[in-house]
Amino acid sequence: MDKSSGVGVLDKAVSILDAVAEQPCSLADLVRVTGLTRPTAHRLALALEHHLMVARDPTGHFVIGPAPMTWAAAGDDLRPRAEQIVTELRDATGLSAQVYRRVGDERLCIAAAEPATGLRDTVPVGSLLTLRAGSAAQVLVAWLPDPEIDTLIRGAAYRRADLQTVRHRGWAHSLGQREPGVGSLSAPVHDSHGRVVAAVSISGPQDRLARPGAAQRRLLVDAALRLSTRT
Amino acid sequence: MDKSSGVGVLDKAVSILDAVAEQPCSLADLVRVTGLTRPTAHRLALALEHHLMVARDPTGHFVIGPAPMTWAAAGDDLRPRAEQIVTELRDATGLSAQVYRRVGDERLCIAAAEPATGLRDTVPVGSLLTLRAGSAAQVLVAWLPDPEIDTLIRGAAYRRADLQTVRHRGWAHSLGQREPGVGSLSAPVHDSHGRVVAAVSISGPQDRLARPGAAQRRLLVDAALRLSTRT
DNA sequence: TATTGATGTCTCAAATAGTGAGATGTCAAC
DNA sequence: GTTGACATCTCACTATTTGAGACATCAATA
Repeated sequence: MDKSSGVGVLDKAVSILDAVAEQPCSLADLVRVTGLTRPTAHRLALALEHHLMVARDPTGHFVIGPAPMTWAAAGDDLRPRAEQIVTELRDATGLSAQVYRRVGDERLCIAAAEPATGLRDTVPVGSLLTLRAGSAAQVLVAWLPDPEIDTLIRGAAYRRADLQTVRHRGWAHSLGQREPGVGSLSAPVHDSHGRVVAAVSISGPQDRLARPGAAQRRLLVDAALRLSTRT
Repeated sequence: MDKSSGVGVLDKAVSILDAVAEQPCSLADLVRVTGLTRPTAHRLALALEHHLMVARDPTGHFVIGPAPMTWAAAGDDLRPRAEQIVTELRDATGLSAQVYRRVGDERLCIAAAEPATGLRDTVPVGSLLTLRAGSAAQVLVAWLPDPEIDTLIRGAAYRRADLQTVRHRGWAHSLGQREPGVGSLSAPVHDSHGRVVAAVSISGPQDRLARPGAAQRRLLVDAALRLSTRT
């Protein structure tokens, strides 16, 4: 899956970043985890440090630096408002709330809030989840052009008819599709051209979302509308 | 300042990421902004895309991909709680709230919330701000070893005596240090070893923070305590 | 409708950067 | 005091990367 990109130095640098994202790494750890030779790992780690992609913690271990967050945050004007809205939605519903954007045939969680107590679904910000299962996936796929739907729907846990229902109702519902025992409800976020650019979701134990009530649906759709652009 | 790291391919890749973080870029834009030759820009952009560091938007423009967010989010277990706490602090005080971590001689904003209306201080998540001015800077520097304080304090808008006051009071206050007209108040976040790992701040118009009241200080210190680890 | 220029993509000979064995220094464990 | 693990550095050699040029596509223009 994660084969060479054709630029060897970048491949090696990314293997270091992946290792460091997993947990803080000494140089020896980097050598062990990435399989790079010691001078190569050292040189590349210093270069990544120069570019603020990694940093050193007080024990000298490499950790992720500020550059990834700076890049991730730049230009995504949806995220700040998304974070506010998932918090409000979590408080209003008592369920976990997330916002996802589509990335290829996956979805990226760009904001998340979960209840402090009780049984709950945890989706960390930065997670990449499948676009072939779950209500958020259906929302992100439903309004795509047919050829893209054709590609994405292969092996999906939902069908074309489900996507039609999503377009009709303006929200999607799923039970146990992405993860057993978890239910979710999602609605689309539109940009000023009316395109779907994100999905707002609530998720939690299946019994809490077996039959979404009008109140839950309204809170969700309202949240999605508030996230949509009005320019 | 941003000179070569010694690994040319990485330098070039980062120049592409910086360009794309600024705004979505066509290949032609990348060539123009980075000064790279067209085939080089093309090859490196495809390699970055392969590693999910960039992606293509519907118009074919390069945008930041999910990998930076995934890396930034990984292993930073403070951030999810930080986001919740800045929202609560913003609501309780009516002022902007942020959480910062130290990175070298700068500070990175890892969570932020600002009031919806009125005059307010805006600090986007992902921003790198100076460690030589502002109350958060004083909090992040105050508990460092003396040699590090010696280095950082050169050219700083605060003095060693200010840092002693911060250690004594457990919070820092500044007016117009980082930006004219803006006041701020900050408190330290400790890890389970008692080390300062972040700063919680409130900021806003100088007149709102000219003389922080006991209520404001308590809300701030409480927020910082709730963020501190209890393991 | 044909032409032109800009853009994106690809190839491969030549050029250059990057690699890694080995040396050196530091430090904790024994 | 010794030893082994680790981090850092050098530079001859190797492999990767580069970019000129070719080709395809497409929108703008005459």
